[in-house]
Amino acid sequence: MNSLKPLFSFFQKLQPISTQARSDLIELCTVIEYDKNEEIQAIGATCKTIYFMVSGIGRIFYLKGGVEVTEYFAFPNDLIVRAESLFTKSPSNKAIQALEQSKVVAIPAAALFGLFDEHHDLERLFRLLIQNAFVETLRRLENIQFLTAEERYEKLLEEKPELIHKIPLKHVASFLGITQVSLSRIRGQKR
Amino acid sequence: MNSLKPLFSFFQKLQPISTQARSDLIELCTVIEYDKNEEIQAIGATCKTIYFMVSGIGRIFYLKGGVEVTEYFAFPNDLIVRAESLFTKSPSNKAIQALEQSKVVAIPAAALFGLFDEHHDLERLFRLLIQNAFVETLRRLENIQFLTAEERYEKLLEEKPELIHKIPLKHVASFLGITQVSLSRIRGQKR
DNA sequence: CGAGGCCTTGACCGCGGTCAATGCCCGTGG
DNA sequence: CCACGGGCATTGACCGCGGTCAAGGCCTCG
Repeated sequence: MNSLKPLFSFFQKLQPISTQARSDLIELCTVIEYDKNEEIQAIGATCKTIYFMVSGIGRIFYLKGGVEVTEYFAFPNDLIVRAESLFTKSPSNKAIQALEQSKVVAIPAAALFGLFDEHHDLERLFRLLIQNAFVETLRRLENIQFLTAEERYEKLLEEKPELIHKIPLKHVASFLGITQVSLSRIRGQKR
Repeated sequence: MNSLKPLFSFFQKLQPISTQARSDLIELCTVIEYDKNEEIQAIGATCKTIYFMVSGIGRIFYLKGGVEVTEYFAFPNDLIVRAESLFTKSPSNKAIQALEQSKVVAIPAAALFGLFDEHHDLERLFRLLIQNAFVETLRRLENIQFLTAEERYEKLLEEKPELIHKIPLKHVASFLGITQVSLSRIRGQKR
C-alpha cells in the first residue's frame, strides 16, 4: 500500500528494522478510511488494535459525568492506543474518533506482539514508541498540575498552533482540563 | 548479593529471563545504601542510571518556583527512573532522594541497553516495566485533571494507605498537587 | 531549655466552574 | 432563495475550591 510510505520512513528513523520484519509488519497493516466525526473504536471494548494516524486528525476521549473529556489528539504519524486497556487487557472507557476525513493504519496487537519473538528489532521499535508516549504523558502531567489554565493555553499555542485552528474549541478546552467557557474567556482577554 | 532476591523474583513473574541474561544483569547491579534524606541523584545531571527500590522509600521531586514538588514515590520493587531525562538524553531538573534509610539497586542504563542486543527477553522485561509505568502515569493524569483535591486524597487513602503514615504530609500534599495547608484542611474536616 | 521543622488554623482572595442568555454560522427543507 | 433550527462560541452574574500569608501549637534534637 502506498499510503504506508511516510509512516514507515518515520519508523525507519526511530529504529531501523530488517526487510523481513518490515514485510511481516506490512502484512498486518490495514489502512482504513473514516469520515469526519466517525467513531474508530467505541467505549467499552477492550483495546486489541494499535493505530497510527496516516492523514487527518484523531482523538481519544471519555465521558466524565456525561461530559466528553479529550485525552489525546493524534496527527499524522502519531500512535493512537488506549494504553491502559491494551496493556491491562481490561475494557476501555475511552473511545477513538476521527475529527476529519482520516486515513488510519490498524495493526492487531496480538499478532504484532507475536512478531516480537522473531523480530527483536520490531520489539525495540515498539518500545521506543511507548517510551516517547510515556515521556509526553509525563510532560502533560507536569503542565496540568502546575500551570494555570492560561499558561497551559499559551504553551499549547506555542507548541502546536495548528491544533487550535483545526479542532473545535470545546475539544481543545477539555484537553487543557478546563471548560469551553473558561477557554473562551482566556482567548477573549488578549484581544 | 542476597538483597537482590526479592527484586529478581518480582522480575521473574513479569517476564521470565534466561539464566544467562539473569547473570549478565546481576553483573550490572550495584546495591547502594542511603541514609534518611540522602540525595540519590542531584538536579541537573542527565539521568544515566536506572534504579530499583529494594527497601525503604524513595521519591523524585523538582523545584517549581523555589517550592519542592513531589512527582513520584517509590516503594520496594518499584522502578525509579527520570524517564524524560533518560529517554531524551537531556539534563533532568529532577532529583531522587531517599526518604528513609534505604537500599537501592543501581543499573547503568547504557550497559543495560547494550545487553538488550544479546538478550531479547531482557528488553521485553524492560518494555513491560515501562508499559506499567506509562499506564500508572495515565491514571495519575486522569485523577489530577478531573478529581477534586479531596477526592484525590480519598483515593490515595484507599490505594496506598501506608503512604500517608510513612511520608511527611508536605510531600504527600505536593504529590497530590495541592499545598500542605489544603491537605491539612481536608484531613481536619473528617474528624 | 531554646531553636527549628512540621502541621494546623484563621482571614482573605482569585481562578476557574456553573447556569443562562445571546450571537453566529451553517445545513436543510419549504 | 430565504426561514428556520441546531451546534458552537462568547459573555455576564455568581460562587466555591484551593491558594497565599501569617500566627500559633507541638515535636525532636542539640
